[in-house]
Amino acid sequence: MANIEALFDRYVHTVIPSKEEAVRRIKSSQEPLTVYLGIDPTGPDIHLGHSTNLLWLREWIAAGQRAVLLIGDFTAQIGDPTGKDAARASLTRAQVEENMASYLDQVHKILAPGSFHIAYNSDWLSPMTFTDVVQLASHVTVQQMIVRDMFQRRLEAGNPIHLHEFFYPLMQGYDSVALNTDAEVGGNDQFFNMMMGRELLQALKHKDKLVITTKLLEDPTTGKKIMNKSEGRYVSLRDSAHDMFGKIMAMPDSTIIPLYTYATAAPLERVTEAERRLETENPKTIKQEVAQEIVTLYHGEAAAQEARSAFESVFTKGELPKEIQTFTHVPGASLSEVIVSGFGGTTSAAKRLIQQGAVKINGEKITDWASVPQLKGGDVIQAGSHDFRKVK
RNA sequence: GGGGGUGUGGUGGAGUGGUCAAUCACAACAGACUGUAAAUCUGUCGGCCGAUCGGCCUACGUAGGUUCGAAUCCUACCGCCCCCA
Repeated sequence: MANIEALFDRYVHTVIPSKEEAVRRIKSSQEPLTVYLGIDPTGPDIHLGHSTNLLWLREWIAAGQRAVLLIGDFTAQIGDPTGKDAARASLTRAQVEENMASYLDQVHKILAPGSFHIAYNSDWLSPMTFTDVVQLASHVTVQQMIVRDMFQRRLEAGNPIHLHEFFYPLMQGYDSVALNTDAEVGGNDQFFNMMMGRELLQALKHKDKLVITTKLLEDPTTGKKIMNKSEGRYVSLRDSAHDMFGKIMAMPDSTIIPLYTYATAAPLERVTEAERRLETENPKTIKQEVAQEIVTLYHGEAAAQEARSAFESVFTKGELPKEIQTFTHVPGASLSEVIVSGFGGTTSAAKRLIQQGAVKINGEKITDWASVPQLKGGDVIQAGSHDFRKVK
């Protein structure tokens, strides 16, 4: 059996009640322990921030324990208030189902299909009656709910807190009860919800579950999350090898080590080594290494290597990318119209780009948006530093 | 039930009758620089049209009204916040 102690070192932030207790329980149990990870299919993407949980789960499974992936198909329709200062819009059933399918595909990139179980919380949350809900709610006080910093913030700012947002932790907590689980894992931002589950499980089944929180991907210099879904800045596990590589390279240098540590499975010695190398070497080299490591995880070694050399040729050496999206050129169209049909966006935006000198045709800068370029198949249009289109 | 507030662009937040497509900050985008970035500097940042200049349309919770003219005044409605009951 794998080293149980090491299980709580790398990706883990906190263990409740304690790491020692968790280790003790695993070792003393005849049966494998069950841990679950809950994810709400609220969007089509799982991002690198979630991958920490999955990587940890992979180790847990390798250590001979049981894992359940809990798909929050019910809770996704309510919306989690965590980290948000405004209530989130609810999703329709159809959206949720679409996202669910996409999630599983992404999870399978890290956890082998069949190595874990899958559960859906609509199985037990849907059939609950109002009576059930009231009874469940009686275990929790309003004071307990509003101590959450995010609720506090809204209270102070005078922003609305909708009553149904209180149900979210309750429902998520009930998942623990329904699964009758030994442990739950989740990002550190889910601490409150997970503790709610711990309390409910204690109250209803007198069971004491472990709460394992994982480290969040944060930029140590700013303290901000590296993956920010609401701002649209994140690396999706479904991104192509090229996109993934490029996005990682575009991250601030200060995020190199967090990414290396929490978003890859590379041996820790390599990470410490990288930390040392950062002091003397060009950080670019190390970031490339991390990017390659991450891309390999999702696309395999060959694709990662390819993405790396493509990146080097385009950005470092300024060459054209090998594969460029094509578009159909309408003869006689002005340059601004060409940009709109090739890259999308509004006419005004296209004109701006052109006037700012961001547009090149076959490497030649053109600043007159009204000019009518004579384009032929294979001509390459560039808008901005890394956006290329080819004439079909 | 009563009273007092408030609602502006992706966000925060100015603006209280014309010079407002709306100060400013953040975010975003482009350019320079670079190591791909970050930081910094410069520019852009509702849409559409016309060669810089300019013109038109849409927009300041919703619907009406007053006015030559309204984000700004009035009325109703809707949402939200606070206080009293």
